[in-house]
Amino acid sequence: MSIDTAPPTPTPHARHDHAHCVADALARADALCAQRGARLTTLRRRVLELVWSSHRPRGAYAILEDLSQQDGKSTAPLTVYRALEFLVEQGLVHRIESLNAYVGCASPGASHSGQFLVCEGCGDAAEIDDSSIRTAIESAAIARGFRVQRPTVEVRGVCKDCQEKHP
Amino acid sequence: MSIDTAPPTPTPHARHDHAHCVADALARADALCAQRGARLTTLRRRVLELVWSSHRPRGAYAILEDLSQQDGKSTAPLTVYRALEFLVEQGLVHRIESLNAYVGCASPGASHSGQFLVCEGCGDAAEIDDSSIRTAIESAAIARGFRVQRPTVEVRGVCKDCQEKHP
DNA sequence: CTCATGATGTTATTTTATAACATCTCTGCG
DNA sequence: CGCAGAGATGTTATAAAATAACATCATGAG
Repeated sequence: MSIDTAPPTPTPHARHDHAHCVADALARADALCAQRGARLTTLRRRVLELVWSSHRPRGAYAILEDLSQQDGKSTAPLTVYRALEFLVEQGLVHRIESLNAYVGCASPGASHSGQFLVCEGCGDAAEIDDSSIRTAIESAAIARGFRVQRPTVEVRGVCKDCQEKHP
Repeated sequence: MSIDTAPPTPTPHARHDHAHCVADALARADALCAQRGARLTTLRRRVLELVWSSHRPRGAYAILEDLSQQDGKSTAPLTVYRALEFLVEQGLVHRIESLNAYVGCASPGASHSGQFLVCEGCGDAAEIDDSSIRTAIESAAIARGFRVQRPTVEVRGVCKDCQEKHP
């Protein structure tokens, strides 16, 4: 499966008001950062918006291209990586390890157990926060004397919509 | 956390006969491949052995260096990547997504749900096959109409031995 | 206003992975 | 055996992802 490098159109099968979705995410980010005294600068906010351009995880270099295109001049990779680092630290964005790509966090400020259903069809990464999974991982770890710091769950498969499209 | 690029010494805290561990893995690989008619060539077998040099996931380029050093001449990355691809396909090796590294499979031929406890201390990746985790993921997916193809679970934390060392 | 801290810019480099094509080497079959 | 063809490996080049080191800029506390 390849990472989305296509223009940042919202997910085809997304039957939702994506503009609202993004606006919401940005508003929550503003609120959270204000509350924490974290600096959601113009650049960081722009990168966050670009990450949210769809529900498909986007690679750092795809975001870089968007940024460069918007500005009409080329930007350095570090610029993007630093912004992403900040956003991940603040829990506003998740990194999908198996894709080397980034996706907006569905509920920043909340749990962050980092569970994703990644569709091979449309590329969407649906974030879930399933307590049974969290508990099962914790229990399995405890049974082995392992102290959990950061659980990562990335499930590849096919989402409902894509199954219906290719029956 | 950094990937192991150090010489392939067995894990410090591993209180087991690692030579036996490796010999076992190779023997099982031989048997499995013979049974399947898959060609475990000299190169592939050497790469498998190098992956098994410790229980720490090793990067492709680390393996490449070992290989080059053994032969006294430099080898191309593709050589290693192709061998790894084969080994992963055969389920003899797992790729740890969050580390871009590879580790020997504890029980080839069996389940392969791909669950790992990765220690930040020693770098070891312990493979587990916990049915509660598997079930919980499957249930969560079904509840969302998502068809699971390949679940990936990589839990960062601190293993028992490392906790005892740094109390 | 000033200064210290944190953010961004710039250039270069490292690390990880793949593409395209040539050559070799087994393995089955005549 | 010896040959054909598939699969494995070699070779060269390049793409993709990430970081290092250092300079400059901006912002907010005092």
